[in-house]
Amino acid sequence: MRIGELSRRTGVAVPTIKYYVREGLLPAGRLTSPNQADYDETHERRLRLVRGLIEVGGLSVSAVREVLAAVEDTDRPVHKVLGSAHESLTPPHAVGGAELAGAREAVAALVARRGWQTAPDGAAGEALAGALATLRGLGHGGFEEVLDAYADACERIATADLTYVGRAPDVERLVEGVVVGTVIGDAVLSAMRRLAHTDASARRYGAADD
Amino acid sequence: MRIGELSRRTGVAVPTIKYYVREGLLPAGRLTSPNQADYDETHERRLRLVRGLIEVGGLSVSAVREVLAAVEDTDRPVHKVLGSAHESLTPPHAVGGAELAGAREAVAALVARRGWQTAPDGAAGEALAGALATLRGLGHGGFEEVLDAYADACERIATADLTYVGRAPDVERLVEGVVVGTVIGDAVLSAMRRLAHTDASARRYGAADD
DNA sequence: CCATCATAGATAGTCCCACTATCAGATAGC
DNA sequence: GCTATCTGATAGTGGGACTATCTATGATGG
Repeated sequence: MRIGELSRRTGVAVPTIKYYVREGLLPAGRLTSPNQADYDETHERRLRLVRGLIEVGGLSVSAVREVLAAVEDTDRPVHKVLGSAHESLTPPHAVGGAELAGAREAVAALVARRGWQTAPDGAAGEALAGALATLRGLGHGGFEEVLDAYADACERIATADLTYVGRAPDVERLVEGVVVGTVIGDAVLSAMRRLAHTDASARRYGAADD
Repeated sequence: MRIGELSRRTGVAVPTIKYYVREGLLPAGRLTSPNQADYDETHERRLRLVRGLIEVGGLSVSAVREVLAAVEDTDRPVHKVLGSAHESLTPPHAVGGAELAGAREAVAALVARRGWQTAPDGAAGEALAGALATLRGLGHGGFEEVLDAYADACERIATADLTYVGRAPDVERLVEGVVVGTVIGDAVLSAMRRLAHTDASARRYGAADD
């Protein structure tokens, strides 16, 4: 198909598609003449993925580029690819402050307590420590008391995610599943948590009138 | 204290503080003379909250303004205040597409199935529907099979959140707890989910070497 | 009392990001 | 031939979050 149809099918403007090609988010079409290029379903699929990551996942263009780079090289061992895809999916949280050291300890303690086989000083652990440090700085350090309930929930979710993702027919789909599951899954989880909040709050504070 | 000390204590640059005052995120200091104003701990607390919402929560300045407006008027019934705080915390997801209708039905079915007392067409429900529609468009509609595992986890988390937040000494703290819990809690949950993923993935795909 | 410093308030500027517009030259398809 | 569409390139736009500069004024310390 030509770029116009690709645009029509995905709802992405033609100049935007060209922009994504320039930015390396999308491979260029196969040139059939100096001013005609052919795009196929892989382009369409990739373009939908890019839009999903940007719109629903809230990723920046450069973050998408990094993630896709990890998806790309399927030569490396699977868990390495997953790992780097995962790392680049975790936004860097440059949160400083006096509380950070204590928060890091809390993270390490949590990881040890749960017996998680993961490095507490990776991107995810740092992000968690940053969030906890912020909570402490806001006088909400007591929030950490419910951390184990969160951990229970996360174990449950991770198991469900793996179950879904494990059904992938090949490595490429597997990695794509991880990316989608992580990014869009975050959005799903966040939205659903709000629904559950509303429900729990309605039960507790009795909003029977509306 | 004067603006310089407020800046030193919070690590926020003086012009940025002024900018926040202009934008209505922070009340102005009490003028003691035409060119001197006095700031107290409430300013410091608010400023830390603003920074947390922006840095860790990833909220925009205008989103912070909306949220704070909801926090502000504590005259209204508690559950209304919580509701509007909550609504303004949910980013609008303008995801269109053919899949949206089906995704909305899936959300409604989920809400009915779980017996949640919440409107499936509120901001959170729409966000969830948008995410599900995106998944469908990416060929990951099968993800919806694990939705109930997510729902289990969310119920657990919501209960924990309510437990924490219910300890607030007054209405203002309660609402602030909801805001912080929702926004920073999202970051906590997202980071922790990644940790759990790494663990689950290590167990499954055996990354004993690193 | 005077030099130096910090401050309020106002306005303008900067930087980055994600697009979007406009062109020139070249087909595609009728 | 004629018109719609395309490639590839460059320049421009609009929004967001600060940041710099300036003036007039007052605080502070020797």
